[in-house]
Amino acid sequence: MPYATTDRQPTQARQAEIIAAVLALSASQGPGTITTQGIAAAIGLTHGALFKHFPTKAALWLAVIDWVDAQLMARLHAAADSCDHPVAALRAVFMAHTDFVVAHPGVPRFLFNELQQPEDSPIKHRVGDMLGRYRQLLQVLLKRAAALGALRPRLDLDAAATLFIGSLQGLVMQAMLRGDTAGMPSAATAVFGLYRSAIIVELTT
Amino acid sequence: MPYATTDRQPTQARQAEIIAAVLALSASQGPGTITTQGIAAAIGLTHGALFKHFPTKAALWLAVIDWVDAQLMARLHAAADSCDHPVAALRAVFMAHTDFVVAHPGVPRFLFNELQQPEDSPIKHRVGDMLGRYRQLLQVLLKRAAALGALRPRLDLDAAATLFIGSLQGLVMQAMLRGDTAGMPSAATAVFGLYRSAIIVELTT
DNA sequence: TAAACTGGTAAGCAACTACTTACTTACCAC
DNA sequence: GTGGTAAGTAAGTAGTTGCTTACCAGTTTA
Repeated sequence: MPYATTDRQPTQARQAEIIAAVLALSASQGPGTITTQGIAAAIGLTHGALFKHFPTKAALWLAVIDWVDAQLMARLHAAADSCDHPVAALRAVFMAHTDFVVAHPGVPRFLFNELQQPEDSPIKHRVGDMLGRYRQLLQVLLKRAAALGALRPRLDLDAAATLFIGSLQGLVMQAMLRGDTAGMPSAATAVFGLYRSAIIVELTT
Repeated sequence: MPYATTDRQPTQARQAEIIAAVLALSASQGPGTITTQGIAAAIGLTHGALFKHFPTKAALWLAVIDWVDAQLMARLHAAADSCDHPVAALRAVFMAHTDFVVAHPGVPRFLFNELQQPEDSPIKHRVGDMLGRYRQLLQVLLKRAAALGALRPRLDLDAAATLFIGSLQGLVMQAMLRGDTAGMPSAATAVFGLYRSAIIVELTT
């Protein structure tokens, strides 16, 4: 159901529409199989008109990454800032990430696809950059928790960040296999509970 | 090879060679960008000769999955059987998986690529099947550990399996970002240590 | 020894790809 | 109104894709 905006739209609005169409197509077909003609058809536009708004397909791909970067990181930082205790903040970030994937199922597919390219393309570099800033956010929260004495002594913070992102990936992969993201939030709650057990110091109750 | 080269091989040997070439190409370029012509060139064969051994590209892709399935699952089961204590067996499986990825870096790229396709292709089904058997193996080990009283009470075994596979995925993704799998085993050791903390019951030492 | 089979080559096909071109139309400042 | 420009169309380009065809040589089999 491509909403046919038969209207003539300013470039900025069209660019946003095109980016949204790419992510929508990423959810319903492999991102590697998306064609410029398919994108144009999805928004009821001519193939040639696409190139009035993006010079090349690569430029469009980069714009998609930029949109994801801005949106996702904003939500993660907002989640982190919404909790005083760093361990609660970690949980909030975990769930915010989950919610974002549920709302935009095409995003992880798109990112995975770009990470797979072994060449050092600018797109892959951009994705790696975003992941680096993600790890940085986690490190800050982990260090703050360690300062409170909430974490196990001699906890490997690098490994803790890897496990955090890896658990999310595991959840995403399960959702991709099942074909829908319906059960993701509840599964995420259980998995974060386990993650929490891995990093915090136990209180003998 | 302008001369009459007698590198004429029986189909079975060629099939194995072709499968190996696909996985090698998966490591050095995106699996989605692999072409039948590229495969033929990689093993010094004509494009048309490929189709003497596989009727279609899809059939070849399926054969690659079958090879991965047989190889990986055999190693995981061997690792699981090499340890008496189930928690030690889990560690052995974790490291065996890591070693397999280091030995065959194209494999995770290939599998991810197939999982991304949202259509219910037979290939995706095959991958999902393998992952199901993987989870089953983990469940057996986890239940055995629980029977020994080695695990936390009321541990969510489903979440524990998800976290196990997810941690491996996180390690793989990091290696894909860096472009090589050199540091994977040591990182895997650290991450499994964290995972172990998440599931076992603590001994107050 | 002839026939059949098997694994190989070289060339080509139809379909599809990203992108371009030549031209048309809506919009907006003056 | 009018003219410059931004956004749209329709048709085409060159290159690539998976796969096929026609032909050939060595080995096995009847």
